[in-house]
Amino acid sequence: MKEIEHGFVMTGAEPNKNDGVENREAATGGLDVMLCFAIYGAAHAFTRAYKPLLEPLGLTYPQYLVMMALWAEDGQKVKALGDRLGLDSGTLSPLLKRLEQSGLVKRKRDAEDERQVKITLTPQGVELKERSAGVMEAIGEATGCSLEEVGMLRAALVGLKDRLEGAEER
Amino acid sequence: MKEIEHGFVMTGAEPNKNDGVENREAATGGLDVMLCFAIYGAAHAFTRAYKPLLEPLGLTYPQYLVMMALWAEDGQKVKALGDRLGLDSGTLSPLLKRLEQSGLVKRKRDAEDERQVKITLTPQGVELKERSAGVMEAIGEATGCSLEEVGMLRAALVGLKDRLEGAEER
DNA sequence: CGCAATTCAATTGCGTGCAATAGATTTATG
DNA sequence: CATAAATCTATTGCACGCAATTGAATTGCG
Repeated sequence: MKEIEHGFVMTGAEPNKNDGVENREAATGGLDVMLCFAIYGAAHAFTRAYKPLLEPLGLTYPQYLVMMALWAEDGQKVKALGDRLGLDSGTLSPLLKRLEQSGLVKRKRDAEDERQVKITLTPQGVELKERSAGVMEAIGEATGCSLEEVGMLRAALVGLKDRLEGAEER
Repeated sequence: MKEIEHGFVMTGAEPNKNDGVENREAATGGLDVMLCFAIYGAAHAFTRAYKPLLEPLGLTYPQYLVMMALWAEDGQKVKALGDRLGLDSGTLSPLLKRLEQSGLVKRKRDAEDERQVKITLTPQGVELKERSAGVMEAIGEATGCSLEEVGMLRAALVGLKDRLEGAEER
């Protein structure tokens, strides 16, 4: 138990602790690593926090995101859902199949364009919206963030995501 | 295409757009949903950004995190790695097996406590640290964040994660 | 019109994440 | 000391997440 305090970048070490590394690149690199690890951890923490709330509804967290997209706009195509959620058909196809087996949505080939599949909420799918009302509230409480904090954090993360995705294409 | 502008919380809709909902809970709920979705998206964006950088090294992103933990402190037990990375044995056991098959680490039962398994870097595992030097730098560039931004974001996310995890246990 | 290129959903394969369980070992308790 | 409780790793099963491929349908181009 002697080497617990070693300044490992992924723990809560302070940004300015750069043991023996003096060039700027390595220092910033350490910070960015900490950032990506913080996001990694926060994302998992969110999923874990949602899990017990969604379990009574019979939904996983990604399924909940899909249902929210459909509650906002019913009858979307798989492609549109994928664009909005950042998921491809390899993820959505089996997920939607499970939602269909749960009786929450219906999948139907579009008559006008047979390539597309339209996802429609069943009455049970619509009804689930009310039953899920408490979920957002509970999560909001668990975050313990002010509205300003949430807004700023969200904006920063969206900007970060856009820059990361923009960098790929160059 | 008439209902594209519907205020769906997961898109870039402004926080103050609360169509017909006047109670505070629902408004904060919407914001928190946007926050968790922003984190979800940013986390995936990070993973995607790392992927092409780590591919030449033969590592996935979680494997890279494990290797970083070992570069910081070699010879850690599986439990210690799990605590640090927030992963359990169900994730780490197969991951470490793959790292061993790649020749980067060795797994050995601890002689003093046969329940524990000690993970040690092979010479190739040690050598990979140098070859991965450019990864952090490239990611740092892709984020396009100032050091202050990164530090603040990271602190906010760590705090958020702690609060979410603390809320579970109550 | 006819054929190539594109678009879209589904499938396959692999690697996480995590709950639940199993198996072995160590520690605690009577 | 013996037995129960706790600890630790591995395994199983399920659900993503994504690259790559397939197959069907549509669009574009000559």
